[in-house]
Amino acid sequence: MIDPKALRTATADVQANLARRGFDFDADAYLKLEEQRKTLQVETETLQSERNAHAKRIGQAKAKGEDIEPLLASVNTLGERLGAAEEKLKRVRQSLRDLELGLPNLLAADVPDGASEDDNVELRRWGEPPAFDFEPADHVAIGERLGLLDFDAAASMSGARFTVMRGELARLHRALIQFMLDVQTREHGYEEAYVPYLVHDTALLGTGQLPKFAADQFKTDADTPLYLIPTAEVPLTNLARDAIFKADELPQRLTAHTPCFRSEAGSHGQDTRGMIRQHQFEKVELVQLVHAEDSPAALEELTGHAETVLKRLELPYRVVTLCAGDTGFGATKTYDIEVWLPGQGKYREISSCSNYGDFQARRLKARVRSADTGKPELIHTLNGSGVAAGRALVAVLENYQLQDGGVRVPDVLQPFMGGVSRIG
RNA sequence: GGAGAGGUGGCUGAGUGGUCGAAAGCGCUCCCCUGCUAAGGGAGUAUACGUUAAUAGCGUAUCGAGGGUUCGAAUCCCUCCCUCUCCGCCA
Repeated sequence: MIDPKALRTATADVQANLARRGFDFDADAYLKLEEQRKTLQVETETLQSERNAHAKRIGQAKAKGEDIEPLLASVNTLGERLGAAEEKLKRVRQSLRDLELGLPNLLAADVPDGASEDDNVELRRWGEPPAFDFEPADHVAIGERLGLLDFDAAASMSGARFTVMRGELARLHRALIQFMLDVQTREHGYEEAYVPYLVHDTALLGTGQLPKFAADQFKTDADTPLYLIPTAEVPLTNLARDAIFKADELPQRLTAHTPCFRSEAGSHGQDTRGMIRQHQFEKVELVQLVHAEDSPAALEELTGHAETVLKRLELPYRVVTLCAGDTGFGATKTYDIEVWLPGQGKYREISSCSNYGDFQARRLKARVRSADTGKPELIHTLNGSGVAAGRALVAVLENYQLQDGGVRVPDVLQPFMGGVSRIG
């Protein structure tokens, strides 16, 4: 959520900022509701104060054994008036909250203008796309040729957007995950966590997937439904829920390997071939909980942590700054890392690293006690993929493919593969 | 799944309808005393919102969450979430 104070006092600025995303914030409707809220709150609190005073007087009278009938008579309409005021206030508050939960985050000042991914700005490139003296195949052809990637089997048991990996390919996938976790925990100071894959709606509300993106989530059919996590960002960031950290407990760096589940509603027809867009995929996630003033630097750092993985794997990539229109709902600023895929002849997203500012922290009540004032202040949260394992596997297959149909195993993965240096 | 107990402030733990945002202890902060250390004395110590120049006052809310009863609820009733004990089942 955006700071309600900012919504109230800097309404025009908020409106202009959100307009950069192409989001139309109805400021008049908001301010009107806010005005009602104020009036009703004062009215309600006055009546509550009156009720409390009466109740106290009755209590004192009763203690002294005095007759309380006249006092009871004096409050007989108060309860009704208070109830009505409270009811109205509750409704207005709910409307305000609904409105606030639907607002995307304010963009950082240095986010470039633009409407779609075509306007994203390339920041840097690393590595050279490999030159093949044959026509490079895509990962689907490579995997099926090896007999280790089976989309048909997956489709027969689960439908579209699932896959089955077998043998050395499944092992390579696991090796990627182990390698990434080792890099992030041993070299970058992240603490590894094992977390639930099913969470309450409140957890998704805290990180911003709900209420707006309910259609993207898988949900169990129970009396109190649970949601399959779309990313480990959800359980990891929820570790900060209701916390008031001591100043020296930040920053916190957390990582977890989890499966991720996405319904991919609204992406019919996109990336239907292969493993690029699946209902289920594995990812190593990076989350940082930091002091507010440190978050811009932390974003640069976290992005670098994801890049390290690709450098070690010797996979060519580029980093782009997402433009205003392409930046996600809760982010103030996002860098996408795109890896080179020879089979497609283009760079494709393999990691998305975002600074959420206080957007999630406000929903989660994640705070830190200020060293200066001693008062609790909202922390800033960041997250990024470090990196997506399924897509990393695709990148390895396509960049390391050999003319004979085999695939070379990247040097850094061989220790995780029992020394195996090629598949097929 | 069955039976029972319980969720109170940073922690332990009192409080079964009235002046309770909440005893007491621990911890923490500040001050005093003590020639070090240890011990002792005093004061303070939740969060959010509203009002405000104010992180001063004052008001409101919060004792797992949401409803209800009542002039008045931490305390009574209902629903849900969670924890613990015993039994069953189970990787």
